[in-house]
Amino acid sequence: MAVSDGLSIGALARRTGLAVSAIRYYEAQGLISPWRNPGGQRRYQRADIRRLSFVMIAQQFGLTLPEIREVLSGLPGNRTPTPKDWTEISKGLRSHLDQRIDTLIRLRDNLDGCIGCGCLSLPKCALYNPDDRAKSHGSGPRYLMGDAPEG
Amino acid sequence: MAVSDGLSIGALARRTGLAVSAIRYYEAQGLISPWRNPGGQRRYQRADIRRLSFVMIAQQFGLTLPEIREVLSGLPGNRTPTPKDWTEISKGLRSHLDQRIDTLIRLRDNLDGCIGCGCLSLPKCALYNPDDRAKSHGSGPRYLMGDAPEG
DNA sequence: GTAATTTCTAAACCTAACTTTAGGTCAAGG
DNA sequence: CCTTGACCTAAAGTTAGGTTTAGAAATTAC
Repeated sequence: MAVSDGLSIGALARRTGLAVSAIRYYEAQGLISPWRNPGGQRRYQRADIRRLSFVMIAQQFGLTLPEIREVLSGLPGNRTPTPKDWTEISKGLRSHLDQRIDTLIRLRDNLDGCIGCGCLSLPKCALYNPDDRAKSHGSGPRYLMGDAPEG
Repeated sequence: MAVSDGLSIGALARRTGLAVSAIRYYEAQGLISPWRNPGGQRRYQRADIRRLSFVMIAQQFGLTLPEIREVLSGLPGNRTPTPKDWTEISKGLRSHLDQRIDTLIRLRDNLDGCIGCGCLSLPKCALYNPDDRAKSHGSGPRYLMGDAPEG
């Protein structure tokens, strides 16, 4: 298979470290769009290695796949990020990350104030601030309501 | 229903803000153990309000339900944490939290070094350090391997 | 030319942490 | 007594991010 024919899914998997099944899954999620060879097999551009690398890095920053898709689709022509695009994108990631760190630090400060307090009274306790979830992206609704406790 | 008869599951739900179904689920996970009234309905102690409050707070710190069960079962007589127990437990939570914060800060430092770099070359890029996951508790294996890229 | 890999699709399965549903029982109010 | 609301169990459904499986077709290797 000549270089100009593009990469097979297995080759792309080896290059990125992703499982073949994951790459197919990302396609289903609209993160990557290969073409097909005459036999119906997926073929990828070399730039797709970088595209998937970007996906993996963004995941580490806590972005969900739909969020990543949105970032990628914001690029002109929906292209894989160039080094220049990356500079812009990474500024966005930075503020995303800053927020997560701030949340955790506030939680830690509250914990420090609470060590030894022992109240554990939800509406009074600073530790239970449901708007301030440290849990990045848990699944399923956890809804809540207020009522007077007395622990 | 007299106070000494204990709380019904609905009353406990109102007190904690949890859904009734969530409380039953926690019981299935071994986090709480009500007794039954003659009619077979669950009845809870008042201390269980605090027990569930503890569960909710620990969740915010990123502990899984099995981890929380372990912390609670480490208490003498598997009792609901007293204020004194809480002091000990919260020291453990603090180091848990410190680790998460450190991870995110390291990720941020790497990002700062990378803004404008644009390499996105996985084995070379400090941003892609799979051992250093910011994602708290994602599901499913994401295994990886190294191979020379050229993005 | 044939055997061994890869790849294909579709659908089912996985974890965590719950919720929803279905069909039935219990408890409280009038 | 009768109705309404709270409660019961067991099983299935939900979300995210994938993996696994099955059976068939394409490619590659010898």
